[in-house]
Amino acid sequence: MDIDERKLRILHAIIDDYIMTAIPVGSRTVSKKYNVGGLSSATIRNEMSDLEALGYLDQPHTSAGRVPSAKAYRLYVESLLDSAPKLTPGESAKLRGQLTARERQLRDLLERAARAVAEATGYTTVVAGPAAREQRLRSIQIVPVSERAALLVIVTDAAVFKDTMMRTDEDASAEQLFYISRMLTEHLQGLTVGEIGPRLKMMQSNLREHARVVRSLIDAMGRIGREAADTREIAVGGGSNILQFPEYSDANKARAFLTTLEAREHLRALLAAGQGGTLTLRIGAETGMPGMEECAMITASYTAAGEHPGAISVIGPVRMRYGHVLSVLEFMTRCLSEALLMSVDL
Amino acid sequence: MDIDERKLRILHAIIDDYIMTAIPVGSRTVSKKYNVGGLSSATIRNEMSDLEALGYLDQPHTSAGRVPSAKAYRLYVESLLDSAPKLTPGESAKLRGQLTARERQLRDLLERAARAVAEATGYTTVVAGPAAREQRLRSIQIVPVSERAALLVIVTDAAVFKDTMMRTDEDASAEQLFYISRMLTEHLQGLTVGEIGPRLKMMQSNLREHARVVRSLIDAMGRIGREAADTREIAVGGGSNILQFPEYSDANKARAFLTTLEAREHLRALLAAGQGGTLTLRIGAETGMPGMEECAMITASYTAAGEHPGAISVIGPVRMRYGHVLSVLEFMTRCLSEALLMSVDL
DNA sequence: TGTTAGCACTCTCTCTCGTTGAGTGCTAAC
DNA sequence: GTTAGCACTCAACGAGAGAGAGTGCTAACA
Repeated sequence: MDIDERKLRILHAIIDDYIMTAIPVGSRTVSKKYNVGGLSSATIRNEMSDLEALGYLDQPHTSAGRVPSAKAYRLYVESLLDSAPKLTPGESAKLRGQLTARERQLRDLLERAARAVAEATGYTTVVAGPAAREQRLRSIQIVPVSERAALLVIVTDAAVFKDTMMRTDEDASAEQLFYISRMLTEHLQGLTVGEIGPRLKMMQSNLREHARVVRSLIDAMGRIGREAADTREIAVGGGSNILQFPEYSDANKARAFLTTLEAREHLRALLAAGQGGTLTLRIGAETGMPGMEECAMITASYTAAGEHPGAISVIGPVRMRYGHVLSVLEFMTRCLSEALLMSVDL
Repeated sequence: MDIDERKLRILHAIIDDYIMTAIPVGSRTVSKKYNVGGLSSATIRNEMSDLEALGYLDQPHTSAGRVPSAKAYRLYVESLLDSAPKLTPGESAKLRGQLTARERQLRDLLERAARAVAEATGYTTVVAGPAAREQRLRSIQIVPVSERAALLVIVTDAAVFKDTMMRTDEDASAEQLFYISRMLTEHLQGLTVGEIGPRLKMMQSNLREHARVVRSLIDAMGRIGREAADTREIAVGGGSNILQFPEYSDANKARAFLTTLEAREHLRALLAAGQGGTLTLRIGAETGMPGMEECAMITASYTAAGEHPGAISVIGPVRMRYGHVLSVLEFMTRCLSEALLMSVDL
């Protein structure tokens, strides 16, 4: 037995209905509310029975309607990929509008993006910034703050400005720090953040006169390098959205969900992992996150300057409005890529 | 009729019990579980009736126990202020430990603090940083990023580093920018962030040779000044904690609460307002926040360098463990003040 | 051979209603 | 002033009836 055109139509109708209502769908509903060739409920019933045998439908209990299975959602999403509905001009204008205000920091940009997507879709959204370690240095500058302390500012090609405090010597003047900064920028430009620390060590002998500054610089870069390995900015939007779905009306489930969302480390690991294609769909346990067993998660990746992929994930109940989410993601990944470029080159 | 020693003891017992259980407290419970002079439940009953008449107790319905009123909590907290229980050494060590890792940015520090307090108390915590506008300039630096763009770094006495991108001219060399930065730092040091913009305008004529850079600098400072007026960093911790309380087992209430928490603008306005004393208690509608009508909110303020007050707020159900919260706040405000000083002077 | 009407059956959901039990207020005695 | 006793109240719990939605199966129809 195979899935034919008619079965597909019925399956789509069931999924559409279930996404809207969260109520198991009966044969009568399909026959009356949806245009599937004017078939009677009895015929639909037979087809639904087949679809269940094929693994596309589940039945909560004998006398209830049918509920789409994970397999069904996957088929559904696949069929949407080609014919993804477009955003209306109004929607896309609104989305873009929430980003255009020039952002001071990467984190602000990501946060705005997360909020915008959460608001547009009605689901929880997580946005991960580009992985820090792979970014390439554009400029490095040591800004004196007090006699003993300076701020280390690192500008990369993906618009990430890392600030770290570092010690300086009492005898390092502003001019000296400026000179060192210029030289370092010249010699280190183009290296990834991860490579700077080791390279600095090699240069150490050429910089004898500023030995102490260079030493604490190496310290600081080592710290940044280590942190950068798995540190990427993470922003969350619309966490409370999950509460509007009956799937999460139970306080304990909702709590588990939100607790996971607050533990950024979890999210980081997750988003770092899902770098495979440009679009990933995870359903239920596949999300690998405690408290999200009844969720689906669509992750789309974007790039800054062609490299440094980041990701946007939309997390909601398994019966998600996939069509709408896909179109929002498609639009937003483009916006983010643009915004990242702009933020460096103004 | 007045409240005497015995009534007070009974009232405390009722509050303590209700805080733990969230179940209206009956006379029998008070008589058996708490040491109030071995009185019988009948006597307690009479006293409770008086306490209700005095406005310290409410009765959900005729045949239920009593529930403390807002007035009662207020009395309770007042009595705790003198005899605030101390944190155990273990607790305070743990709290401090969550802050000591040197923080790169103010935001990180506040976020850690919010998390730490949320974890220690089990309630939602909001931490507001020092108001930006009042902070005093220590150093200003223009860091070239590309030919046309530079990063404006401002260091203040409260450890806030504002980064804003600004345009530069193609003909402004790194040396020139450095020179301008030094001069500005010398002339502007000690001014508040709000004052810098106007002063720059006055200096404009002395800096003819760098007219274009100065102009975009004035632009940028104006932007910062405007933003800084009401912008202060806000960090939230333990938002999901609210879900563990039966008061918020209803998904709609929980959602309203969390939505308010996500709208940072709300919080900002609120925390900016509550700058009266060092300690404020707001109960119910006094919080002035939608979705927090069944909450209490204790706000403690801290200072960085003696000025620039910031605030920590703990938000939970009205039956909050005030004693514990007070002691955590007392400790944490001290920690934060210290950490802020350290982060500038290393 | 595919489609449909009819029917018995299943199971959840809701509503009702009595019962239980905690708690109160009042009265009378200590 | 304190306490025992008692009648009364009211939310919470649970059992049971009934409604309603949905199914699977069978038999008839095109």
